[in-house]
Amino acid sequence: MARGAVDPTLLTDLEARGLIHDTTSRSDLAARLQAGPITVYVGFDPTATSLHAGNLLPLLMLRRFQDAGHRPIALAGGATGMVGDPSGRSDERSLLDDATLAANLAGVVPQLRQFLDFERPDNPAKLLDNRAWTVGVSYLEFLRDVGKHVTVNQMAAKDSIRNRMESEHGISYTEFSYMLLQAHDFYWLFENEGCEMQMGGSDQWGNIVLGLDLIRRKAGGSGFALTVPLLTKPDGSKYGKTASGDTMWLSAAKMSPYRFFQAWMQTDDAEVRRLLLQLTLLPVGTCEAIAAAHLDAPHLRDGQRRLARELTSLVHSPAAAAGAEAASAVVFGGPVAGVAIETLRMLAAEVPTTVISRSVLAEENNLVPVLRHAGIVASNGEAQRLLAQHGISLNDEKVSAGAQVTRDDLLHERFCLVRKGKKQVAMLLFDQ
RNA sequence: GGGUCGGUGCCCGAGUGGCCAAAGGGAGCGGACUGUAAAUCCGCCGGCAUCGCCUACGUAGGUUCAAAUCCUACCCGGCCCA
Repeated sequence: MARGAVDPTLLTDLEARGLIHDTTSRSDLAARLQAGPITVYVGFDPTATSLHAGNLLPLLMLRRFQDAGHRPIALAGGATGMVGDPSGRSDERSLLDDATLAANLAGVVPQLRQFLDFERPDNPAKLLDNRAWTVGVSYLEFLRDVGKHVTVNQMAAKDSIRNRMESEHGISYTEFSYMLLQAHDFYWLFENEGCEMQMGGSDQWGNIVLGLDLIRRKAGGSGFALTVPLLTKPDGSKYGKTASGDTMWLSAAKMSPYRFFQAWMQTDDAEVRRLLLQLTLLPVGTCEAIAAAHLDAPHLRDGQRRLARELTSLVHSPAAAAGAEAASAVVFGGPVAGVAIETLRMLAAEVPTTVISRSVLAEENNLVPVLRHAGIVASNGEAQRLLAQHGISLNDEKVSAGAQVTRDDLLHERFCLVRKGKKQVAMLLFDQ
C-alpha cells in the first residue's frame, strides 16, 4: 500500500461481515475514509487481569482499520476503570482499588499490544491510558470544562442511564458520571491525537455520541461513531463464556490454548459463518466458502475447526493452535497410537493426569486400583461396572474385567491414555 | 409461646414394624445410534473381600427377635393461632 493510502473497500468489507451496527452519517463516514487515514480509538476498561473473548470483536476492529491504512489507538481505561461503566449492567459495579487496577492494567496492556502493530511506519498503533489526562484534572475544572456542556436531560435520556434509573436499585452518581469521562476522553483524543472516530459495542452508542456532542460544543469539530453488534449466542446470552459458563480469557494463564481452542470447536453450527466473518481476518470470500462447505457436511465440524484454529493462532500463536488441534484430535476420537510425545505432554497438562509408580506394572489385577488412584472411578464397584459395560479403554483398546496395565500399554514408555466412555479422558503418567 | 403438619439416598418423592439399600421420577454414568449437537432405545446408579457383611431414612436415646416405620427428648422447616 502506498504511503498514506487507504483501502477503499474497508467500509463495504465491514458491512459484508456484519460488523456495523450503527454509524453516524454513513455517507460522510464513507467519504472521510476514502479521503485518507483517519485516527480511530476503542476503549478497554481493565476490569480483570485479562481481556476475554467479548473484547475480540472491538479489538479486531482496530486491527482491521490499521490493516486498511488507518491509525488505531487502543485506550486502556486506567481512569474509567476506576468508575465503572453502567452500560449494559443492571447493577452497580464494585469499585476497583489502585492495586487491583494496576494489576489489571499490567495484564491487559500487553494483550492490547499484541493485536496491533506499533512499528508500522505510516500508521503505527498507539496505546494510551486515559489516566494520563484525567488524574490531574480537579473536580471543579471538570465541572466547568466538561459538565457545563452537557445537560442532565441529555444524559438521562440515554438508554444505559434510563434503564438503571428505572430499576429498583437506581444508579450511583459515580456511574452516572462515567459517560462524561468517556466523552471527555474522546474530546481529549480529538484535540491532542487528531482522533476523529470512536468505535465500541452497540451498548456504547450513547456514550460515544455524547463525546461527539462535546467535540462539537467545545472544539467546534465533528467526528464519527461506529458501533459493532454485541455478540450474542443463539440463546441470547453474551459471548465470552463457554457452554459451561467459564469466561473465555485471552490470557494463556487463565485459559489454556487447548481449552480456548475447544471452546470455539463447540460453536453452534448456526454461528459458524457469522463468527468466521466477524472474528477472523480471513477474506470474506474465504469465510463464505468455509461456511458453505460446512453447511454441506456439518458433522465434520470443519467450520468450527477453522474458526478455532484462526482464533487460537491470533490470540496465542500458530504453534499453540496446531498443538491444541493435535491434542483435540486425540481426545475426540483420533487414534492415540503413534502420537508425538509433545502432544501427549500437552494432553497431560489438559486432562486429569495422575503420576503412577512404575512398580504397579508388575502387580496382578492392577487395573481397578489404578483407575481408583487416578480418580477415574469413585469406587471399586464403579470400576467393575464400567469394565463389565465396556466403558473403559486403554489407548483406545476396550478392556474387560481382569485386565492389567502392562509395559505394553505405555506410549513413549511413560504415557497411557484412559478413556471412560467417550467423553472423559485421563492420562496415566508412569514415573521413570 | 400454643396448635398442627413435616424432615427419606445428588434432587424431587413413595413407603407407616419384618418380603427395604428403600417404589417412581429427575439428574448422573455406561452402551447402541451420532457430528465434541439433539432425540431415542438398553443397562447401571451407597460401600466392601458381591449369594454375605457394613453404612444409610433430621439428631440422641429407648421398646422389639426385628424399626425409615412405634416411644421419649432435642434440633430444623411449613402452615394456623397468639
